[in-house]
Amino acid sequence: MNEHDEYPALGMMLRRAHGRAALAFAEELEPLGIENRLAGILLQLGHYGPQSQRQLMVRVGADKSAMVRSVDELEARGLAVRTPHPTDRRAHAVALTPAGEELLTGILGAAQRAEGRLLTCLDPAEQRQFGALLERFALAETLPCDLP
Amino acid sequence: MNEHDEYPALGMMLRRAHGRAALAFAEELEPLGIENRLAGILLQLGHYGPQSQRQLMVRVGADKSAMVRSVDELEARGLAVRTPHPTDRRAHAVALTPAGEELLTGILGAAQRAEGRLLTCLDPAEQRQFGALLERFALAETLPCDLP
DNA sequence: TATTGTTATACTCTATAACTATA
DNA sequence: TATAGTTATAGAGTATAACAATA
Repeated sequence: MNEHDEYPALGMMLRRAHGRAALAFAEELEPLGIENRLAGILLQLGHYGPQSQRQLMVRVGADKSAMVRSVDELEARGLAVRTPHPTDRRAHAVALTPAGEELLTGILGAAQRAEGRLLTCLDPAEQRQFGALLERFALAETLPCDLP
Repeated sequence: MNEHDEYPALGMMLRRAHGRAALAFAEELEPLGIENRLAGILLQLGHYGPQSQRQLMVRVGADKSAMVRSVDELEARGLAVRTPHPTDRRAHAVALTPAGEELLTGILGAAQRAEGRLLTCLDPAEQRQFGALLERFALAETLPCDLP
């Protein structure tokens, strides 16, 4: 047993890091009655505006059928609507409803609180470094699509 | 909308980063016929030696019943065995078999190749920074147990 | 022919609770 | 009383393929 040797740990650390973050977000979102998965979609809609399910799917990293169910749920809760896509009649433009916009402000606050809690283990300079390196790492494979 | 503003992205980036890493590891492990979940346990057994299912569970971040099933699978494949725990008759000491030891060397190689591929987007100094910050972030909540 | 979205299905993971045997 | 492990079960998430409408 090599108690103090290095060993491959990148995958495990990412797994733990993601689990820790998912838990913190879920805790902050819980009073709002919304789950991480749907909140992530609302954040994308708020940031990039109305967009097709395919765009949402790529940005969020889900697959087609999962996105169908998620948008179904958002519609059922009155948080988003499928409107006709302006240029492609196959596609929908998913858009926030007023209720969705309102909830989004709460989600933004919850997300910032969660990030704040998660990052207290790093000082401000380290937080910026970590965020920058993580983003480059996460997006290293170029997105399979023409998205910003 | 706010195309170039910052928005809460830590959770999504961790999700994508983990997904990207899990895929790379799975690809490297595929020729060995072993999945990420079981390979992670074998790595722990190789690094820390025989240990109880509870210790494995905490280190890997799974729960009790999931660990039972994973150890069942490792035993069924002849890669690990449950032996009597030296000091606690309730517990098992899970240990690698010779076949498990042999597979482990392959897993170590596969894991290093996966890490190498994943980290090419960062230069060597950044790789060290990222690894160090990620480890602090991932382990920020103190482990619920007396583990190294 | 390829793409967007939908539906159905199955599989994996996770979470939970009840149970045993030991501590 | 609490802990290590087991079992069973239900739920969430994910992956897959077949299909319709449109490009």
